[in-house]
Amino acid sequence: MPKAARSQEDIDLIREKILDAALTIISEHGYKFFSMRKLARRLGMSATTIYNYYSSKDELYLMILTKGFDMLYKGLLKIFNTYESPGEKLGEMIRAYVSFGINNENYYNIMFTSDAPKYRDYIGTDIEPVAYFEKQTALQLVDIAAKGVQELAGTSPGIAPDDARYAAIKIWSFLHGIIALSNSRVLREIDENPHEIIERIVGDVIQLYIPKEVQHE
Amino acid sequence: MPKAARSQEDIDLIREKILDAALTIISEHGYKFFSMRKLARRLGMSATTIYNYYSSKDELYLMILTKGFDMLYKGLLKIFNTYESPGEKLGEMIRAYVSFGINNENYYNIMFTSDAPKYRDYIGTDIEPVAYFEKQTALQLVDIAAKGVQELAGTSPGIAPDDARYAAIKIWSFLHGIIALSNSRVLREIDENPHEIIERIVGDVIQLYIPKEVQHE
DNA sequence: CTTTTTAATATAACACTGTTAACTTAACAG
DNA sequence: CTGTTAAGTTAACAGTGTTATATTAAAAAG
Repeated sequence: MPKAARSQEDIDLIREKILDAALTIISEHGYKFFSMRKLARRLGMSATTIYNYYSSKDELYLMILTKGFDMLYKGLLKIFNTYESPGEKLGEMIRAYVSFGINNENYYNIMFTSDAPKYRDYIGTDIEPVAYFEKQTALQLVDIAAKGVQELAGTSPGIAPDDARYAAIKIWSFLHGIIALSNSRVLREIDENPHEIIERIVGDVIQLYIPKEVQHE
Repeated sequence: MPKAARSQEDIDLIREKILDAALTIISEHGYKFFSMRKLARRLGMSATTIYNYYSSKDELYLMILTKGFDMLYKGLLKIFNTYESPGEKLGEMIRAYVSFGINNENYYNIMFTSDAPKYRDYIGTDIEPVAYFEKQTALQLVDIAAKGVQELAGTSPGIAPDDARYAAIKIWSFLHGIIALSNSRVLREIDENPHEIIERIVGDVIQLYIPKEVQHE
C-alpha cells in the first residue's frame, strides 16, 4: 500500500497559512504587489505548490475577499448587539465602517473597488461556488446595515418606514464616496487636510439621519 | 549634413494617434487590457517605437488622465455658461457628472479609482512635469464645481455661505460614492435595478441642496 | 532492508507583461 | 555615392499566471 494522503486538517492548516501570507502582502503593499511567486518566496515554497491548495490566483483572491467581508460583518454585528439606542447604534456602525475603510486601505480597495473581479465574472467557471460563497458573505453586510437602519425608520426624517434597504444603500453610497476618494489619494491632491474633511462629512451624514435628540435618546 | 529631424507638428500627429488608440483600448476593454504590445499591434507598429513618442506607459497614462479631466471640465463649463438659474445650473452639473461616470466607466475608473498612480507617485521622476499638468487639469474641475456651488450659497439650506468648497467636495463625495459602487458592480450584486437606485440617489442629493422653489426659480 | 506505490513538491516551459540595448533601415546634405 | 543620423525593428531581461513534466520522499508490502 502506498503513502497515505494527508488529513483534511493538515491541508486546511496549509491553506490557512497561504491565505494569511497573501493577506499580509496585500495589506502591506497592495494588490498590485501580490504575485504567486512573491507569495511562494515568503512561504518558503515553490510557486506551483500553491496550486495544490488553491486552483488559481483568483480563488485565493476570492477567499481573501470573503474573509474581508466576514471581518467587517462581524465588527458591525458586535456593535449592533452592543448598543441599545438605535441612533447610537447606527452612528457607531457608520463610524466603524469608515474606520475599516480608512485603516485597511488595501483591503477595502479590493473589496469595493472596480478592478477586482466579482461574482458575475466567475459564473460558469470551476470556482463559481467559491465566488457564490463570497457573494453571500457580502450580502450579510447589507442585511446587518439594513437592520440597523430599520430600527431608526420612522424616528429619523431621512428614512421612510418601508424603505430601510434603500436608505441603507444610500448611506453606504455616501460613506463609500468619502472612503474611496480618500483612498484613491484624489482628496489629498485637492486638500491639505483630508482627514478633517472625512470627519466632517461623516458627522454630516450621521447628523442627516440621526438628529441630536435621537442620537442620545 | 544628416537627415533632418521631423517637424514638431508631425511628431504631435503621431503622439495624438497613439493616444487615441490607447483611449479606444481602455474605454472598450478597460485598463487591464491595455498593454504596450496590444497598442502597438493596433497601430501597426512595433511596441518599442512608442517609446520614441512617450517615455513610458505611465506617461501615456497621465496624458489619458489629463484628457479625461479636460473632457469632463469642458462639459461642466459648458453647462455652467449655459444655464442661468443657480439651482438649475448645479442640478445639471450634477447630472452631467454622474452621466460621465456611468457612461464612461473605464475612463472614470482610471481617473478616480485607487489603483491608478497619482501626481504624488511621480514627484522626483522625469515625468513629474506631465504629472503636474495632469493635477492642474484635475484641479480646474474642483474650481468649476465650487463656483457652481458658490452661486447657490445662502439660498440653499445645505450650503454655508463661506464654505462652498467644502460643500462642493461633499456633493462630489456623495456622487462619487454612487458612481463607484455602480461601476464596481457591487451594486449589481445586491440589487436587481441598480440604475433605478442611482437615479433616486442623484435625485435625493439634488433635492438635498436644491429645494424645489430654488430649482425652478 | 529493499522494493513498490504514490502523495507532495519542484523544475522547466509557455505565453504574456514593461522596458532597454543593439541593430537595421531609410532619408537627406555634401 | 558617401557620411550622418533619425526612425524603426528585433532580441533580450526580468517579471507575471499557469501547466506539463520530473523529482523527492514517505509509507506499506515482500
